[in-house]
Amino acid sequence: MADKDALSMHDDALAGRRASAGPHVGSPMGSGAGVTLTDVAREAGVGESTASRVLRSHGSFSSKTRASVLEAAARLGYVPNRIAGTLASTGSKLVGIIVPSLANIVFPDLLRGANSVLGKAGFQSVIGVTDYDLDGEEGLISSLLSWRPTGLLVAGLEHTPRADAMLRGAGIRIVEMLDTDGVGIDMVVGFSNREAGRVSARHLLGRGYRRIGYVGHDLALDLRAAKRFEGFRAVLAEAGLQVAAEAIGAAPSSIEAGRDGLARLLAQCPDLDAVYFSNDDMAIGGYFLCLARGIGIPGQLALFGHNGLDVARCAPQPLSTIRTPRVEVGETSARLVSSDGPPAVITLDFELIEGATT
Amino acid sequence: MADKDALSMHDDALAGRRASAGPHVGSPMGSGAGVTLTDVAREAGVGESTASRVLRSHGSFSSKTRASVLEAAARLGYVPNRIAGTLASTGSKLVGIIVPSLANIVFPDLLRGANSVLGKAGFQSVIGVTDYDLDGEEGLISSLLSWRPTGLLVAGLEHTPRADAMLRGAGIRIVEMLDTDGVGIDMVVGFSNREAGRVSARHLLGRGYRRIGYVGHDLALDLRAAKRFEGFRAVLAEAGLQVAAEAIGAAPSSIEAGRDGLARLLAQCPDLDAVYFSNDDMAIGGYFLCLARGIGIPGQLALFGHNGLDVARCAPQPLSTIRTPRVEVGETSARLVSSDGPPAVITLDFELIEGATT
DNA sequence: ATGAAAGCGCTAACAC
DNA sequence: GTGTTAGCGCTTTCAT
Repeated sequence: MADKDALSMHDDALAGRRASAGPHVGSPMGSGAGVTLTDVAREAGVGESTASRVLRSHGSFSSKTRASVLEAAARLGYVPNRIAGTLASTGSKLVGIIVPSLANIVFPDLLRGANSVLGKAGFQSVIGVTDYDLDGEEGLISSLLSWRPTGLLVAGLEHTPRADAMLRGAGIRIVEMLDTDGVGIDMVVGFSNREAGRVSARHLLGRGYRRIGYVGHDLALDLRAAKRFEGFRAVLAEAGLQVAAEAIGAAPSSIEAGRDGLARLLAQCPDLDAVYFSNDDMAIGGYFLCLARGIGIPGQLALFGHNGLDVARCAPQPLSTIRTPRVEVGETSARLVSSDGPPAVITLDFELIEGATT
Repeated sequence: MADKDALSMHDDALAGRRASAGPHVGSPMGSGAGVTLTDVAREAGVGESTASRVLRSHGSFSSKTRASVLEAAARLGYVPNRIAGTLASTGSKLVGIIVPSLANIVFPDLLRGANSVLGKAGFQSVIGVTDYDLDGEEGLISSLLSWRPTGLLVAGLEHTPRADAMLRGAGIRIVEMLDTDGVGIDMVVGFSNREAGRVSARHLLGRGYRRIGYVGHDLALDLRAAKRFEGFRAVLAEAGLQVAAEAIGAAPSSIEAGRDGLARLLAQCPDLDAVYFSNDDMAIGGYFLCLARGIGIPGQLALFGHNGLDVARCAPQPLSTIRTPRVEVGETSARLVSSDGPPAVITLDFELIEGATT
């Protein structure tokens, strides 16, 4: 890692850019920062608590005081200090959100749903990315908890024992997302990945496919993908079948991994009639391979994914897949942070999309 | 707001699920929460300040005290309260990140780069999503500032006057990302979108294309896409040309919008030889349309995008596009929050990818 | 090496 | 309707 911090002054070419920018004040006294409620109160000629009430529109005050406080605050460029506010009161208006990755659009979708609901309710999202590492998750949990969030949303049901203990002991609403195949801590919002795998298998069998392969990514890390595959195999087994061949990569899912995985799978077992992919990214990669090789879909080879991404829906042949309610899971989870009531499991439906690839 | 802590026991339906989960303790006394430094100090038989030093490995203390404090903290399940810590000291170890959207993978990429660097440096990311609304951005800025972050990363150079004033007055490091075409406030990390548009145009012209169309999305909101288009047209103009036809949608970019946009464009002007898209999502949509209609690429129609997404790189015919250093911008920006020194502009290179679609 | 004490900026009783 | 006061839990001089 080179010294990226060795930033020298901008060159002449930039001088112009900044002509209108005025002098940069680097000290923490720029303007608003440093102005406290006390300053505002003094400026407005009222007591601190009155100023506080006005600024939070809480309690009573004359419209006259209201005006002067607001005016003083504006004139001084007052920016409330929520750190102090939180310490003095309760509930930080901060919500922690932990996801395994940001590289797969599934999690930004989840975040988007959650953040949009949270924002409207006056919460700020503090995010943590585990990189599919449960120990990393443990660290993030403890770190996020130290900000005394109102609630914590975390993807998945599996945690280290210590993480589990911290979540249970936190005394705040915990929402585990995207998976209902297991035991939750407090609230659980998602769907059964195992069932999604089952549905996928039934669909393929229903269409008459029998020599079915699997292309997956690092199942040791992506537990939900593993559960889907498990459900998938279970249904095949019930039909007296098994997966004819599988190509499981060690990397996270990606289009490239799907393409390469299918290539390996076909090299190893050319006479498959269908392939189940660990998710849509992988499946799109497989689809691209077929396109490139002129493999007929679904005649020569059927493809089935999971998630229902836009790219899969818009392809020349829409991918057969399962649309998962990612945004909705985020939204629902966000709503739950300020709910009371006992622990519960909320199952959101996924939807089988019969595309053109099966 | 109801009492969130009033979590009563789970109902019967859940009893099974929770058999191994033990009783759920909902009060803020679950374990760690509620335990203060004072408790730890007392338990360890030392003063508060000593306990504080040990817990932060700062200052001096005997290894004996160290052991007992650590042990007490562990026994009590102590979770430090960073809210209090921040108030007492300075610098919140919080960094605000504001992006216009999470629906386009570009921004999760940016977040990913930033968050990964920030995490390693002990910072937490607090995110804000503007939905491409500058007024929304203004609100988010003020909201994020109230958490007294160490720095604020924000995508784009354009802000409302009030937002601009808040950023300037915040007294913290501000990093504006992904755009260098304009005047920055403090640090600017990105590249010139205008230049990217120019380079794109030169590439197309260099390949001999002359009847060039444009398919774009809501340029009024996506200012960087507008700047690219501006640079693109400028180069065409220098060559005595102009965009032969354009289809500009009112929605955010998406694969679907690109597909539909190209369809409209071709309906309106069938004899184009190349199309410039506002970004890769749009271009992939166009690519899919060509595939579906059997339009030969690049013979019949050439396609050019922007961003260098995975999906574009892995397509049967890799898309000709410009790879933008999104993750790197995030990483670099994150490094800057804890840097000192004068304002500067850091330009990260984008890269022309000569794919198979031109 | 360790403890006592004074806040950080705000909210929340509680008086007036 | 408004001001006074006592903390929230921690860090930080400053003594010792």
